[in-house]
Amino acid sequence: MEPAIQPDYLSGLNEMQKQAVLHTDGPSIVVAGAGSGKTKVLTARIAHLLKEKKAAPHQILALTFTNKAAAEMRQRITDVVGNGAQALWLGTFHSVFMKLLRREANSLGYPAHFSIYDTDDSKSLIKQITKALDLDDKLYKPSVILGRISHAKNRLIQPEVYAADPTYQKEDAYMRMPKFSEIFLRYTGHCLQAGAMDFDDLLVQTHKLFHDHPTLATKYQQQFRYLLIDEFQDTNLVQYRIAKTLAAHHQNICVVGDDAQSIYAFRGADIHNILHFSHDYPNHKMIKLEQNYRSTRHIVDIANHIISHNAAQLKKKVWTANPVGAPIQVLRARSDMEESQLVVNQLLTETLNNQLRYRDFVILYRTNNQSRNFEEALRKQNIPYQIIGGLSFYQRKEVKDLLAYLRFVVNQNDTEAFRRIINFPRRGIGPTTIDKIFSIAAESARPLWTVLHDLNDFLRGATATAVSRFVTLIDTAKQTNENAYTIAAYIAKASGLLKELHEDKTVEGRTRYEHIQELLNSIKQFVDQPENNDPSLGSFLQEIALLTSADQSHVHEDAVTLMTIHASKGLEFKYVYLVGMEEELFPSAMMLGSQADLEEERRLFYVAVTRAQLKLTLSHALSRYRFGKLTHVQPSRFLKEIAEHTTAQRATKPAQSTATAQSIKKSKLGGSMRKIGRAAPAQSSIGPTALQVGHMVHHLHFGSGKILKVVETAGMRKAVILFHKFGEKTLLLNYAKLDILPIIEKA
DNA sequence: GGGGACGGCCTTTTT
DNA sequence: GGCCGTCCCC
Repeated sequence: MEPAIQPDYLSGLNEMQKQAVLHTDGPSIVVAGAGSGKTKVLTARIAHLLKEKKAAPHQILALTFTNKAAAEMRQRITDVVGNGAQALWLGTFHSVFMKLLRREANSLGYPAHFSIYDTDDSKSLIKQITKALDLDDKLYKPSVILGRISHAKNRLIQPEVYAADPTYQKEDAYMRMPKFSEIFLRYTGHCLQAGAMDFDDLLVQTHKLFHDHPTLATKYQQQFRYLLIDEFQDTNLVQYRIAKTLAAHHQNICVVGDDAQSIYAFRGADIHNILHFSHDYPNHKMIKLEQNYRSTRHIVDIANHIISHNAAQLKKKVWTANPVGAPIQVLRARSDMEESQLVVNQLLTETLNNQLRYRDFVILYRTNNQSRNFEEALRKQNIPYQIIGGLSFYQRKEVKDLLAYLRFVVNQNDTEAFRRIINFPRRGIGPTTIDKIFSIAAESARPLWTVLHDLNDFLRGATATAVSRFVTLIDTAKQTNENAYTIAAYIAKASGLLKELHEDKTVEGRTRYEHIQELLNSIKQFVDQPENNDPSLGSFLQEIALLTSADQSHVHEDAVTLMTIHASKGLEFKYVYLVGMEEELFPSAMMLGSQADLEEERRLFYVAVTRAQLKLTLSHALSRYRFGKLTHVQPSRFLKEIAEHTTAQRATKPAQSTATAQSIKKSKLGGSMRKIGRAAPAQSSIGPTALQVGHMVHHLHFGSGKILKVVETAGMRKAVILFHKFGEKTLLLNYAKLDILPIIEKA
């Protein structure tokens, strides 16, 4: 064709980005600073592989950490290459390997439609085990046990190996959990028997599959010609090993990550994987993406300063050609309640003055429970908002109840599903009976379902009838062989679940009833999808097992977003409010113990700050309700770290404070580079009278422009400004945040 | 076996 | 301040 013309997906890439896209063969590592166009590079790379016919879609494996990131990538690739993108192996680690395991489950002794245990199921199972072992659950807390199991699994330590290792035994004795390895063994055995995998199993079993069945490993090694891994700094050992195995044949593995944004050590992510990679692939090419396209210079600078406090980091210098932008602002409130009001009031003012949409704003916090005050404040002002995180639709009790029925219809070995539904809605089967059923199954080594069919051997009277009805209900559903929707609708009705909720006339009851209807609708939608060639119940359950609340469709077109910092990774917003900047909250009290933990918190701070495109506002309160008690709290050490830096850079001038009626203190931080213009009052960047016709100015949202006219009406000064990118706008000088640019305009 | 009252406990972040 | 588990009585 015409070699001189670049394909579309390459235009608009800088030199380094282009290199990352075009270096397709052999191992490579892309160190991508925040906002450096990482997703753009990944999608361009895949588009390039497809366009150049280096691989068919099903020969490319691309792994991300969230469904959202995967969906966005798939969409962008589709935009370039069309429907071919559908056949890509692209998704989260968990979902991709679930799909693979489903195909190969039989080799591992699992049914193809294995159940997936979520955290609640796992904890409930652990509780059963500690009870059976007659252990005190004050000492053996299910959540702690699960955490340890998960940690061991992610480091590929088998329970048998764990049990035989004196080092681990000592550790457990020290933690006053000498029986931990016994629990671990039983837990794993139980999952296998129940035909269930927990989240970690989706990775661990994949690893085991390739390890135990070299022919299968070879099959996939040959299939996947190109491997891409996003957010590589967040991979744990199992994930790395799987990736390494899959890349063994073709060696075309490209990992993209940023050590400064590693925030998942608590769930086993190992920043050393970056080092392992360099070691395992000595001939790799390293490409650094250091230009930030997302944020103002103030924001990029402050981010760099934050990370410079960490000892452990890869050298890289993130910079930007963007304008300086607004200073970083700090709001101080007397109480947590006041903090939320301050933030929401300022947010509202900013939407109005800068002609912004609500969706341009995000409120970020360290812990989910902080959302509460902000929700109230937003509701009071009638501002639409959406909360990401917290409880997802599929985690609601009533939804999980119906899903448990469906799980049990698919897999009668799923004991956790069974426990959940055997007496809900109440049908007169109490703990005594349930214990009896389980102990008979254990003694006679028969599957649960067989025992339940022989119930007349050990049950009499009303209880026997009740259990028998339950068995018939499941059998009927099982034998219909219908699609997911038909079975679900039958179960919802025949189990009495719908009736139970329908009779509850409280507001909550109505909502729960609606949720069940909503679930049924979504199953119907799933079944009716034209491209769906497996509308079975098992297929539906696996489809939804890995969805999180972040994957829900947005209710509002235009709403303020609230979420944890963790959930915000990979996203960007024009205005970011980072709230609760207090000691023991952020950094979290749990993370003050070690240098490594504290550095992870600081990286979290870095992630939060780098979400902002135009303006970053931090806030903290002096008192906060904790455990229902009012407590005094100290400003976060992170605030001090950046404050010191800014004063050092900004000569002698102390942080300026303006007491207002609400006793707000706003101090300006940031401003590391020589500022264009000069230090300005907190509210608007520059006094309105200083502006004159002919001045070049910079506006946060509209960019640079020239003042054409200054008019005064009703005591308000307005300016007509011709912006380079947005054309003519009339702005109120009292509010508009304008910086005067030097006359010789240069960005 | 079911339902209501009380007390302890908590709080990190998530696929 | 709220959830969950336990205890106690019907």
